[in-house]
Amino acid sequence: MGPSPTRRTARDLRRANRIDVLRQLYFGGPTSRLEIARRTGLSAATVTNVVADLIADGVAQEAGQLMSEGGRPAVLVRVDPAHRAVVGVDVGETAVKAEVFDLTLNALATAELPLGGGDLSPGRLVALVGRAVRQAREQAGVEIGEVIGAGVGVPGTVEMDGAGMGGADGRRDGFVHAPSVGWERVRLSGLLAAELGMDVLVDNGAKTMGRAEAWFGAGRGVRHLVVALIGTGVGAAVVTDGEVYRGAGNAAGEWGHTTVVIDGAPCRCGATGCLEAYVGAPGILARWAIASGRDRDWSDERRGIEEFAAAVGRGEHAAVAVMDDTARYLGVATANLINLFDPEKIVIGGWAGLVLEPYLMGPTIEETRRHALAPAARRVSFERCGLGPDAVALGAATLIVERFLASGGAPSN
Amino acid sequence: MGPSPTRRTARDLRRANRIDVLRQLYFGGPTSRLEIARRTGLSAATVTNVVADLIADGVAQEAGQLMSEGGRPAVLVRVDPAHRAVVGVDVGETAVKAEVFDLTLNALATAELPLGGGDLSPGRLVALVGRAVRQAREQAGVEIGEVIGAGVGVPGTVEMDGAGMGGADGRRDGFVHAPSVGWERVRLSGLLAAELGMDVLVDNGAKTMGRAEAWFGAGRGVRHLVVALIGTGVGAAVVTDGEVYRGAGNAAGEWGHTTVVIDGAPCRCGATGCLEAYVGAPGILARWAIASGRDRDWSDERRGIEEFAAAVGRGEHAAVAVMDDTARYLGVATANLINLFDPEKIVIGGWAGLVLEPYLMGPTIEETRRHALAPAARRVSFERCGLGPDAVALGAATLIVERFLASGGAPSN
DNA sequence: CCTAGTTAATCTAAGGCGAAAATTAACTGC
DNA sequence: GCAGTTAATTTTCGCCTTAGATTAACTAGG
Repeated sequence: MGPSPTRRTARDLRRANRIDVLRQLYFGGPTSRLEIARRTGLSAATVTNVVADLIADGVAQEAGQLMSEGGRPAVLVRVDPAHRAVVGVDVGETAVKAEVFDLTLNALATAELPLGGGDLSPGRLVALVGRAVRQAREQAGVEIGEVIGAGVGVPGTVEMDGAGMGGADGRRDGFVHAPSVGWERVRLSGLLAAELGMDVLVDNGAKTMGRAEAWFGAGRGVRHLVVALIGTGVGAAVVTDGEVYRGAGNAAGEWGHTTVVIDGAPCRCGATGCLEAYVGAPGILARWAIASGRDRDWSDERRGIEEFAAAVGRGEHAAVAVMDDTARYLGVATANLINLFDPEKIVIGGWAGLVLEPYLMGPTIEETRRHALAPAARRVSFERCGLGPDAVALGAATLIVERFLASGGAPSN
Repeated sequence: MGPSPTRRTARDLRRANRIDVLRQLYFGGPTSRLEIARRTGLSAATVTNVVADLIADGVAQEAGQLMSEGGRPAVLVRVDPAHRAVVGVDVGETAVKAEVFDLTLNALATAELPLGGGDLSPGRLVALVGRAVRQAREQAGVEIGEVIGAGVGVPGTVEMDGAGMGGADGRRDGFVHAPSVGWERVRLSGLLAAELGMDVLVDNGAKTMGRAEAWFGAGRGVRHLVVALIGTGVGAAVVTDGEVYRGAGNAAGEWGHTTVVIDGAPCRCGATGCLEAYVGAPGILARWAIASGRDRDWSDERRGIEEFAAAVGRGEHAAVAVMDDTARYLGVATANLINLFDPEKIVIGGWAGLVLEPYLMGPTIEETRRHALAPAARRVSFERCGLGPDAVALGAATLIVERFLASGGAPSN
């Protein structure tokens, strides 16, 4: 409610308009100057000036012309993809993947390194990420100086103290908690920045995936959406006005640990009755084991879920019953999301979610509509996630690009 | 992700600074010009100019001096409370309350009219609100021309189509749904604007109450909070960055209809197992009736809840057991709120919530901490609502004031 | 009483910015 | 080859903020 911290002097006005123009170029693709003027509401003269600055700084470039419609043909302007590069890192449960992108987030090169067994100390992870990023960078032929920064998606929660957390101003940074590997308040971004020699922004992997969907996937052009991710764990990224909802300390959206059954099954988080305990991959497999009376060994969860999906496809009673229950739990939990967040769209993703989606989507939607209030339920649509389960690195890279855009293309460089 | 629609030309810069200064004056109370400069980051010269404008327009006024600390004494500037008046209306389940406030939202006069029985057509309600507002206005001695507008809080849901819904730009308007009285898509704001002869903004009563708490109650200075309201119905207002979270169509925050028990008790919304069915006043009384084996007549819910509270106070077994269960349901549902929204603070309100709070707060918090994830649960604090159950009209009035502030004090008038 | 010191507020350039209007550029179509 | 049209740039102009100087209003100490 206090005064907004942006835009005071006339110089900031210029910067704000530069940001508007740059955003339009980035998300609107190649555009003529006059079209930019129409879309941003700025005058053609201002757009000319701002675009000239952007081109002089190397951020934008002219790219072809539009056919004339009876007058001077429009010259298209776009962001120069080769101006700078961006790194995205996906720290998964079993491997680290580093990806180098151009400025428009086309992938240039990828490197994946297994985590291996044993203790995962921050130091070992940092070294591993460093190796992966270096490999990818060399493969892409990108010098370190060309890289704006690296976004990193991690499986743990990334806590940020509310103060300097805001989105666009870029001071996003926090502590990583990952109880499964014994991490507590690890300042990963600092360690990685030193190792990589570039700016680093760290966020939760589910949230970066949500960002990727919002920018390039099923969420394009949608202001309010929820990306529901079902894998080993269960999570959600709530996107509001194009930004991931973070709450006071970036712990919002922990959908997997909302309670669906009071005094229900124990969850690895320590509580009972969490959604994750029922519809996370281990939860589904455990219920299938009980229902089918067979105690199989699922050391490989992914194969387990695929077998389960196949069993459902064959119409095996036990598997179908387990799937029905899964849809009911998911439907109730999804209805809660709708009642609380009122999104326009729900995107289903996560590796298990994608495997099971053909059998899961329909019944889940039905159950959802039974539990969500009418106006919101009527409005919402469901969609399969558009980018596949590998979008964590891409989403992490968007963190860097967003900061780049919010700075107006780092005019100070 | 598109370009922001505000601030283009140098003239808008002035308006933006005017808004900043006005906001500082409104929320920061009487302030010297130099202090305003420090807090807004503007130069002293600009503040002098802007404040001169505000005083010339009658929005602000000088109000006393600060003792000198060795130099020229600082002259305090504040918003002139008498510059304009604001109306707030609380359309309740049994009565309509109209309240006239000065610009700083001190109450000047109140008028309450019972709804009476029988059919509540939009026309009858509009006429009733008109009478109440006129009464309050006359009692306060306020001419219609002095009133900026009227904010109205209604018990139903107020649907807004995402498009022109944004907060600060003021075009907030929507359709009222109130199934209990047979209303569907009623454009109440238009009808009321015609009846009252002033601008009208309508919103859900729980949401306006949340606004009141955020501005003047337990949520002052807190960026992320949830106001949980327990009365006949159960609802929540989620406040993020000082603004009520609305989602795509203003249907967010329907906490009362999140499912806490799968295949649970039927709710008046048509679904089953809703939180409201358990911890709304009728739900509590129904459970008490079953537990105590006595089927009493609770035509007056409020008396019923008071009797129930007394029974708990006396330690009656059945009542205590029902209260324990209530706390468990509430705790689970509150933990879900925390996991999804990660607020700094949870404010408990609503008439039933306030009556039961002495017995309810402790156990609910305990149960909440059992179910919420550690980082968020550690951060959150609980508080009893600070304004009492009558804050709906006040919160509705803040809708109008917010628009006034966002316009920079309507300089075009 | 008077003067130096201090803080508040205002006044006075000076420079930057964007909008509107005029101008130039680059086409099409007859 | 000339009118018509659309795109982009240049020119002119008014507005805004800031920095710095100035004025205002006080305190404190001799």
